[in-house]
Amino acid sequence: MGTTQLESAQEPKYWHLKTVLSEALDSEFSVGEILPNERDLAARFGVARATLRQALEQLELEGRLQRRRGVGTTVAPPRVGVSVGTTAQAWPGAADDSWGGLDGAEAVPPTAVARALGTADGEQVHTVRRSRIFAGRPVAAELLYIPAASVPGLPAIDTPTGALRARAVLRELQRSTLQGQDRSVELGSVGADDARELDRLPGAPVLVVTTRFYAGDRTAAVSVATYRADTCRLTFGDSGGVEIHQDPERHAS
Amino acid sequence: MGTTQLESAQEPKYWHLKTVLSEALDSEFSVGEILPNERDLAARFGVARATLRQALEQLELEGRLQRRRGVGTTVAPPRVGVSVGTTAQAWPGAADDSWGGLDGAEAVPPTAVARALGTADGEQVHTVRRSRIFAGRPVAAELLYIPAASVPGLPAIDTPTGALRARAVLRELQRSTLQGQDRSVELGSVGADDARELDRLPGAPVLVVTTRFYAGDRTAAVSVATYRADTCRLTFGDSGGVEIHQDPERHAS
DNA sequence: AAGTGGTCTAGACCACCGG
DNA sequence: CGGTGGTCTAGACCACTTC
Repeated sequence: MGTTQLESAQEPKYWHLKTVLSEALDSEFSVGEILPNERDLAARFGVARATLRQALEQLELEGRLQRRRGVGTTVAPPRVGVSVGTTAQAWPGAADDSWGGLDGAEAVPPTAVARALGTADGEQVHTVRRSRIFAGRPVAAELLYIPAASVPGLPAIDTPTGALRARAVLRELQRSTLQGQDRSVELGSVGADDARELDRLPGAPVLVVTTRFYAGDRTAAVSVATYRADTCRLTFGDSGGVEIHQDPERHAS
Repeated sequence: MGTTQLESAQEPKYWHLKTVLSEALDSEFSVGEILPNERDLAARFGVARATLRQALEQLELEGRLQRRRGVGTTVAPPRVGVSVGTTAQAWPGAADDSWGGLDGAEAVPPTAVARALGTADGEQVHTVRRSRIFAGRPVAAELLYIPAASVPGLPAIDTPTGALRARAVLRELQRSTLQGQDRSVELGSVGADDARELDRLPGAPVLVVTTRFYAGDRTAAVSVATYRADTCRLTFGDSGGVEIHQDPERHAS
């Protein structure tokens, strides 16, 4: 029995469902409100739960919904505009309170990073982990790689790991003259490690921002930051910038 | 790629499967090679097809695989680094051969865009559609909004739509002095319209780059570009930049 | 026509959260 | 404990591409 027969040509059910739900979210729900549970929703629309879930997944990907196991599905607030521009915010070691959870250590970087840093394969570098907080919520997890050559004046460190060590490395890095940076953004999925830090399940989509800091013709440090793709909009504005809150789906018609 | 029996606490099957497949891709397959079909793969790993598909979806999201209905699943080439920096490439109207498929028209922009442009609600603006080509493949679809005030010297246009009209608008826009731009990047899913242009199915993940061009304190134009998230890595380098080809999954261990 | 990935179903059980 | 979303199954049919 075809429910709505006139329309849809051969549009997939989950796609049509997503559209219907999206419109309902705009008109009948407010931010933070809890939706009916998946089994009820599926029954109401006359589809299998898996199909309903496919629609919800899309909406979550677009930042419209937030789902939490054991709790329910809620209407998500608009995406947060997070600056990753050439601001003091993003500069490692700069005075800055939007980053937290500092932790330092020493480790062998992935070969791709080692090549960019110009370090020998298997050579240890300083690493600093930190997480970016916005409105009380973690939005990003960053891993900085700093070769020993970039922090020549680093005093003897007695703590092998921890926030103290991280702060010492950052302080010393800041003293060296960072002259510029290359950045790239791509889609990734969060690993088990960062997942906990970002309060998401493994596999959740993230925007991976890879930054190469250079001083002279040398790469002074490499940062790999993973931003929650569902809640973040990365802004690269040179100035404050006007907000253009666009629905991430559909751009023409 | 045998059925390794490593115990995994309570790691989901699809997650473990993804890891196994990922390693197999690195060691036993080369770019462009076709994988066995989903039914065979599922049988080989002793899981349901839906579970196998969940793993493949993740790998496709990370740009490791490419799936085409009616054809099969192939190993994807590394992501393409697409420059969206302050280069002549990205400047609308600049001499530039990486954009194609020009089409111009006049339309009422979405309210969010209209607010940024400072045009009245319901006021028509010039629009230019174009698609970005890289290595023969479409990687992005862009929609430019240009208010009439930004192209005062625009000659009378007899063609209501088409490439000619688009070129005329871009040429005139280029004559005005664009002074800067704000940019933001977020995750979205491609609509039915752009999907065809990007050779993807509707709902495929895209990186939505919203750019506001301004001249003086006025917004001269707004561009909404959707890049294929599976095949693209957006680069913002001020210089050419060193390639850091990082596996988009897992960044620490 | 044969083979591929894409959609959909109707169930089941599990992990997590709250009272 | 009950309710939520997360995982998984074993099937079915469809849309598309290729031969």
